[in-house]
Amino acid sequence: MRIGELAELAGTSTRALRYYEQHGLLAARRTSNGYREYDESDLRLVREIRSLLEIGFNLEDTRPFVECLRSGRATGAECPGSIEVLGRKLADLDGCIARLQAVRRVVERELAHAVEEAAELESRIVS
Amino acid sequence: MRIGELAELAGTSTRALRYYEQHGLLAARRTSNGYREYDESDLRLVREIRSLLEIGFNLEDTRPFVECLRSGRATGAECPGSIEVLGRKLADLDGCIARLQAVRRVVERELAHAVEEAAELESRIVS
DNA sequence: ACTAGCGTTGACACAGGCGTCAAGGTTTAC
DNA sequence: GTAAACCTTGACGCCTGTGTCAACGCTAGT
Repeated sequence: MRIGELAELAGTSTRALRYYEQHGLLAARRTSNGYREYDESDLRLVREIRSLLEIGFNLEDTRPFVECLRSGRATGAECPGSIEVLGRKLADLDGCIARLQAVRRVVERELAHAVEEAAELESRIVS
Repeated sequence: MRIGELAELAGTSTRALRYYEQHGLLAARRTSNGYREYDESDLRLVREIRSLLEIGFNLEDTRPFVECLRSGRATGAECPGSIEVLGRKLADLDGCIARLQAVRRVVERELAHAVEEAAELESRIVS
């Protein structure tokens, strides 16, 4: 299949597919007229990339998964490189969540305080 | 005080201060030679901006706080605009935390599954 | 008078994953 | 034969808060 069809099937754009190729994640054969030619295995690669990007991985992080799939494995996650990325991401997520929760507490406290102050101002105006 | 001193006291750079001014968050008087001249109230403004940026607010979000302080209030948070931003941010944070926790569960499951698969592969090689 | 260290404005650079346009070649359908 | 709908590469734009450099002016100390 050609790039437009692959993009459609994978739910993305031709621009994105060329971008992945430019970064070594996708390799296309070329037909005699220079058009890129893809098959089902490429569709699986792109779907793997897309689903990882969707949950917040960056392109570089998807590389081990792509290579894992290309090496013939059934899933992209079962290779050491992928497992390492997953572990790192889990730790990243925990750190990120903890930071956001700390910020949430700060904002919540600030909000409660501000509302209180504002109410006090209001009551002084009314009285 | 001049811009370098203010930057130092506020723990930021002259570049950042000029940027805030460019976006209408900071207004400097000018001395006869064209130098910006600041006072203590400007320092408080900059500190407010910095602390909000640090917890993940963007510059636009700091505007109500700055205007609140400039209107003579004791804190930047006690004006309606600031309170509204705080409320929005709290909701944003909740949404963000929930999404990250959902992603965390996905990654955790994926990781457990991948490790299991890898172990199975390993055992098959050993046996 | 000269240097060091401040200040001024203007402008480019970055990160990341594309969107989008330009200028052209190919193929297909009518 | 020509228009529509593909494809190609190349390159700029975006967004955000600065870092950094250029080229220049002011001021203080020696």
